[in-house]
Amino acid sequence: MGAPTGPSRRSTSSRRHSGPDEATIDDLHAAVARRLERHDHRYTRGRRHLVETLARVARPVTLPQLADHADDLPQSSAYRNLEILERCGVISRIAGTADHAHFELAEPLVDHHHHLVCVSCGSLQDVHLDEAVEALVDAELAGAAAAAGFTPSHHSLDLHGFCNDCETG
Amino acid sequence: MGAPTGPSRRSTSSRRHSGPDEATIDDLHAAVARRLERHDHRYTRGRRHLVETLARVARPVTLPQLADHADDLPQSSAYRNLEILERCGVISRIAGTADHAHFELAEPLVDHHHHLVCVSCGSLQDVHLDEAVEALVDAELAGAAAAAGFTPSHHSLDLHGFCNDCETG
DNA sequence: CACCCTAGTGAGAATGAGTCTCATTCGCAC
DNA sequence: GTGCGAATGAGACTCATTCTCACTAGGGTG
Repeated sequence: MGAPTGPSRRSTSSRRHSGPDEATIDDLHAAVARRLERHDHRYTRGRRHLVETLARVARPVTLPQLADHADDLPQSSAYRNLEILERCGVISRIAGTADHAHFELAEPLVDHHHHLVCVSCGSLQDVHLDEAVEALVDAELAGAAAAAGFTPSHHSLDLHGFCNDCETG
Repeated sequence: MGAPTGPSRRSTSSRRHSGPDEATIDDLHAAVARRLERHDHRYTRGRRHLVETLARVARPVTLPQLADHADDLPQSSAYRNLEILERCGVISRIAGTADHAHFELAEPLVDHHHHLVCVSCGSLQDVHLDEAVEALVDAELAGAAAAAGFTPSHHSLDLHGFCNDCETG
């Protein structure tokens, strides 16, 4: 729980927010392919396209935003593939107050992180917290969950407020 | 940020999850009326009905669930009033992966808390964390937000997993 | 009390994000 | 090359939520 050790954590670990370089992209594709295989799914061109675009933008995006960054992205295929990729643990869907859901690469493929959620425009950006704080939160939540008969899998922590654009605009 | 001091925190502070007694219900209505007045809205019968039902169930509920607990709740009015109550800071809307949004009384009117989110059935229940942990999280988030040019207002922390029903069922 | 005048109501229509259908195409195995 | 299940994509469809609009309620004002 929290920050599980994933297959993609090893190479060029210092770069986080800028788009991935070619070596890490290959690693990513390999990791995704493995996950799809495990679920008896093929890693087709369309799915590669989705994963590559998500890796490139490196922030949670909606489907329309995704379509802006990727040419020729048929809606029904995109939604279907996002769902399959989600079930295989490759991406995660973030449902907020915004009318569209946001999608990003799932946690074992990228570092454990949380989100700054703009209550004005609905945009999301990533934040990374200190590991000690994460551990403390996990421990605290685990205790509370046990008391409620709840079996935890992972936590999510959002900070709501105004992004730079909405604050100054 | 976190657990702001609200007008309803004073009386019978030891009861949290069981439905409110008559004294606290009166306090609640008074606090809600004040908030609505401040926004030039009336505290009508339908709105009282909503607030009272939300206080009674004392957990986040969807609109259909709300309708089960409250007779004669016209859909369009319910949605409209929930939106107005949300804008006045009386209730908060929790948009998750479930197909319906969940609604509950907003934070200054109830204690600061977080949610256990069942990834199987989409149900929600409340959890309360240690204040020291909350403070630490807030401090950590505030630092990260400042670095990103983000103006924070409040945080939300969800624990995802399986509720008692879905784990055993 | 009679009259306004605005906020609120609720039934039904409209919206639109997301899902489903189905005929076609792809890609791996043999 | 052939077979066959998985994948594709255009379009129909679903349904939670929002919008419209004619109507009602309720609180000032004279």
